[in-house]
Amino acid sequence: MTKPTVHDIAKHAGVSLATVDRVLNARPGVRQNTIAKVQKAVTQLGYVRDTYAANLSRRRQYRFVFVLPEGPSQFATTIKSAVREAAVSHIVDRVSLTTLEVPAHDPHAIVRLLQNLNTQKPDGVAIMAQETPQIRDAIARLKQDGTAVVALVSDLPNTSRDNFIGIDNIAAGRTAALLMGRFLSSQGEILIVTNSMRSRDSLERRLGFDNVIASEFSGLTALPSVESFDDHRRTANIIEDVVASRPNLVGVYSMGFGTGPLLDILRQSGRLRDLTVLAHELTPTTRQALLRNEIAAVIMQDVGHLVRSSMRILRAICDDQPIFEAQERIRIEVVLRENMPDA
Amino acid sequence: MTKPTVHDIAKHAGVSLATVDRVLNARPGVRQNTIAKVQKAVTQLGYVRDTYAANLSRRRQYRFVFVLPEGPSQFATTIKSAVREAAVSHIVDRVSLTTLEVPAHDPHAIVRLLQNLNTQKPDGVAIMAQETPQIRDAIARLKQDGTAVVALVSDLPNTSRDNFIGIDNIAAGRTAALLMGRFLSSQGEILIVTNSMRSRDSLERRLGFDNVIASEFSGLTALPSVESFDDHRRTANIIEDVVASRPNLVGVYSMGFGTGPLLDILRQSGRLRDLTVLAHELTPTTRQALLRNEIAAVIMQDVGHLVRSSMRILRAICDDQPIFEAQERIRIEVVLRENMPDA
DNA sequence: CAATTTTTGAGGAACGTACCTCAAAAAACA
DNA sequence: TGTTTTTTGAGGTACGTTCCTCAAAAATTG
Repeated sequence: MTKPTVHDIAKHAGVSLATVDRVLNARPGVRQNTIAKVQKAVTQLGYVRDTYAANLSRRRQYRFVFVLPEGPSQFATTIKSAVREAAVSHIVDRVSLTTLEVPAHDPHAIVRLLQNLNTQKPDGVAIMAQETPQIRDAIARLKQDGTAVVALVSDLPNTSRDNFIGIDNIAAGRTAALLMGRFLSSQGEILIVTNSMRSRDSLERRLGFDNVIASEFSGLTALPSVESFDDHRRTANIIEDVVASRPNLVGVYSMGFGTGPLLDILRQSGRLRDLTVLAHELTPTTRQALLRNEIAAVIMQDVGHLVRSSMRILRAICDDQPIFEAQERIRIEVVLRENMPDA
Repeated sequence: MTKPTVHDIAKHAGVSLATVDRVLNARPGVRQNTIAKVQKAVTQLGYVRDTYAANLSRRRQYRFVFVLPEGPSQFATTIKSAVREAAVSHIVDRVSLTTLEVPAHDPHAIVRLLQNLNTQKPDGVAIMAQETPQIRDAIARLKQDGTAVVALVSDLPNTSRDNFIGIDNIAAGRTAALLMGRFLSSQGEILIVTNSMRSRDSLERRLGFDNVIASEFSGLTALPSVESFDDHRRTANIIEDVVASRPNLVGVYSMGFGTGPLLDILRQSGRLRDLTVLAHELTPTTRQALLRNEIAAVIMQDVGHLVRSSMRILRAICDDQPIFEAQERIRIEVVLRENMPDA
């Protein structure tokens, strides 16, 4: 009734421990026939390798690197601190974590950095970046060197990344639209703001949002996206214009970073109280705004979960073990003032 | 730079391995002085015990028992299957799980069962039950025998349970009210249905709900709770009465189990489409209803997380190790048609 | 001071796995 | 057939910890 060990399968298969070991670790010099015998014993006894004992024996250390956008974005900061937290508390066993920050909009810098990474051969890399041809190449090279690669937050679907860890942004946009539509019984226009529509996340969110608004809330009109490009002054002007010229504005959807400045502008316009505002990601700013009823809801992904998931998935890829999907699925969370997780 | 081991602290403290071991495992026969020396070395080197190696050495096996209400409740069924799933996939290491089902409303049966448990001395028990004096006693006895005890889903605050794993139900009620208020711009009455107000969860949810409705949505009136007591016929009559006699009914809040029958009744009354319905827990029924736009939103807790958390927390208690709160906090999740996790 | 008790050290075996070496057995070749 | 090559077995050491024994050293007692 106790869990079978390598000794048990050796006995059961009628071979020596050394042979079992050779088969289990795919070492050469074993006849097909014997391999089959061992594998049969493994399945018959339901043997599962004790990875902790194995890692103990081979002194395994997983070296993982998180590549994150540098700069003052509150969301990225949250991720960085989650990585730090994961690094000190040893929730995930035998991993050493490094964080590297790269200029968000300089694909060459990212590539250079990934090249450097290549030389130190980490076991796994989690990358949060926009997809460009250069990045595709760099990831391909990492993979060739046997490094596990996962895309974080933003998927890199046309690369050889092993996995994507984040939410379905089309569904997130649809969720925002559904909330917006249900909160606003009246007719009117919706302002949509993001940092840049060149980012895949914003595109997908917009897609999902429009889809639901168009098909279910005919009274509402989603205005063209306003892109801030991190330029507050310029953005302020545009938004002030929109607010002034559109008396029928009833909602605002902030799809990307920069909800703080946006709220400032709206506050100054004096219209904030009459608008239903939805934003992404729970940050100190959006948290405050929720508490003040300035934002109706925030759509978020649990950043701690994101990071822990990355680590577990990277490790699973390294050991090529199965991923426990149910545990790793990142949820699209809807946060209202009353179900806000504490900081 | 590599992680210190017992050997390192032995060397650093100038004592033998045996002494270090005695100190670390609180075995007797060591002078205060030497204990201090070892502890100093531990903190200086930042030693953390490798629990996997330790468990390997002492062949530790954690035997945990889940005590769950028997019967056809969809929510309890979901938990049971989550436990089963956790038991087969060895996400949490070295634990063997057993599930015991007890009649939900027979405190004596639960107590008898817990007594029996006592004799086999499991390492930890997770209990989902209502608090009664008998249960208080039974839990006290378990604790006395050194068993770790956590309350699942429903807290047992006046017992000696080590921990509660579930959501804050007052906050859940408040969240429901906030959603209801925002979805309903009109005035009207809200029907509130639950299985039994004797359950602490329902009481707390109602409390939170009323609180927010009263203070923020003066146009809305929450009607007295209708208790179904698992008696569909009787409940159908009451609800039909309410629906017929209250033309101003605009919303329904299903606080506990039995959303399926409730929806049937409302469907038959022909009023379902005009009502904003909120319910708890994502089950096949509520999932269907969300897809059909019959339910506006579901408030849920991630059952898989609940179970995995229980296991991790029970283990942490057994080893008296710290609990990583950020990972274990159960979220109050708001699920709309568009952000529904797949089954 | 010796006798007793307490504390400490040295060493080994074990947990389940990995990985190494060397020799023996079996299979394939000539 | 003998020779070469491939496959297998036996045994050991290690990982970091626990837990055991036995003897030696130190502290405490009379």
